[in-house]
Amino acid sequence: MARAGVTAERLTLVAAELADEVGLANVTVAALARHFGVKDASLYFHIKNAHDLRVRVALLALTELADRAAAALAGRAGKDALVAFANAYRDYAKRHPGRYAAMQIDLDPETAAASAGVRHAEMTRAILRGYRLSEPDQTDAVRMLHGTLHGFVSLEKTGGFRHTPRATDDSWSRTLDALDAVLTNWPPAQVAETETAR
Amino acid sequence: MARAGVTAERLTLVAAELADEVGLANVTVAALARHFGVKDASLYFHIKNAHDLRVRVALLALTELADRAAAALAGRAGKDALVAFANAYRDYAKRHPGRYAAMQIDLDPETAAASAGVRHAEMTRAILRGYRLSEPDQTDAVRMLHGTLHGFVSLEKTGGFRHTPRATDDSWSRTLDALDAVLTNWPPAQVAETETAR
DNA sequence: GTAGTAGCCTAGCTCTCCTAGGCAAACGAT
DNA sequence: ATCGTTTGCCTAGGAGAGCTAGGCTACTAC
Repeated sequence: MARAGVTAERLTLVAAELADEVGLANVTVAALARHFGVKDASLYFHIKNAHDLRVRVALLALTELADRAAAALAGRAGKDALVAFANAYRDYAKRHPGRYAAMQIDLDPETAAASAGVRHAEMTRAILRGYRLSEPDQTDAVRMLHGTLHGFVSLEKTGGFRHTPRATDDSWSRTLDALDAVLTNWPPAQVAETETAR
Repeated sequence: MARAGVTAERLTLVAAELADEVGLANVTVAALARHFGVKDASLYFHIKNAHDLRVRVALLALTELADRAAAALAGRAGKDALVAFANAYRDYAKRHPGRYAAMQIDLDPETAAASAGVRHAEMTRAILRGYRLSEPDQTDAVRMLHGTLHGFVSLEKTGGFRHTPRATDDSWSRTLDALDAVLTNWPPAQVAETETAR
């Protein structure tokens, strides 16, 4: 009875690969155990429960993406940085749909604060430094930027753009142009704040 | 043995309400059956399977949202229309998190084509008519707009903005200002198209 | 070498999804 | 009114997922 040598790290990595292949929803404790030639009950020695497993995948993905984004960002500024960051983001989501899906599960505040998610926020702010925005505009721009990237990639993945023939690559490129334009010329606050709700 | 009077419509509606209360993932066939005081097996007379149930919720949500957006859009144009549409979208997502989540599951092409999703696309295009964009810019703008709204709302819901104190309502308002600005002054195509990748 | 811990096991419970086959209530036609 | 026929619900049961309790064994530290 040789030991399989399962660790939480290996478990997480295989779970992430499995997620990319068959979808996050199909990453079950049982499937993972089969993959390691081990009984499912044995995995509970390494992970707390199925949700914990997914959270670990999410944290792995956040770190991986932060690393890639940081690499893409190195030595760039302005629109160049924006495009590099955005492409790293979209690229990762396309290459690793399961991990990207895991990134969307909401972590509890402490976990989120300790995650690589903060690096994402820092990098986004760093990009915006090239556009010379001061608070609170900067926060608003961070949120819009992050939202736009995520929204575009997310809709592209779920086939939301399928109905129109135009290549999504081109729309992506133009969306980045538009983001650059609006960040360069960030509009001043209109009328009253907090007056948006119907 | 009085009959419970279950129909696919009532089933879908209760499932949608349940989804808003306890999350889409917890909308199980068994829970739904309990809600109707009926055995779970009985529901398979009305729905094909659990996935079919979720799809029905998604279609319901798409229709409901399209109705609200259409009402909000009535008699408005330009930025006014943009803001009304966007607020209807965000409002619905906040009020009906479960239904909104259901809207994100990807439908197969035929189902999607027959859904109220096409009304969403039409309305988005209608809004853009006020900004006088011609193809293919219009398609790009539709995608960016849709992506930005979805992305912002989605990140807000999963707590992605939690770490910064600024009110999301204000960021939302400024994001709409920014969208209006960039649509008003849509930047011309930069350099070469399809040159975005890595 | 022996104690303790780490890693895996079996057994077994609950829950969900889903199929097969049965029975009774509602309804339409005679 | 009654006699099918359909419609709506039932029981029974299997497969698979999540998880717990408790036991055995291999490694590790001393």
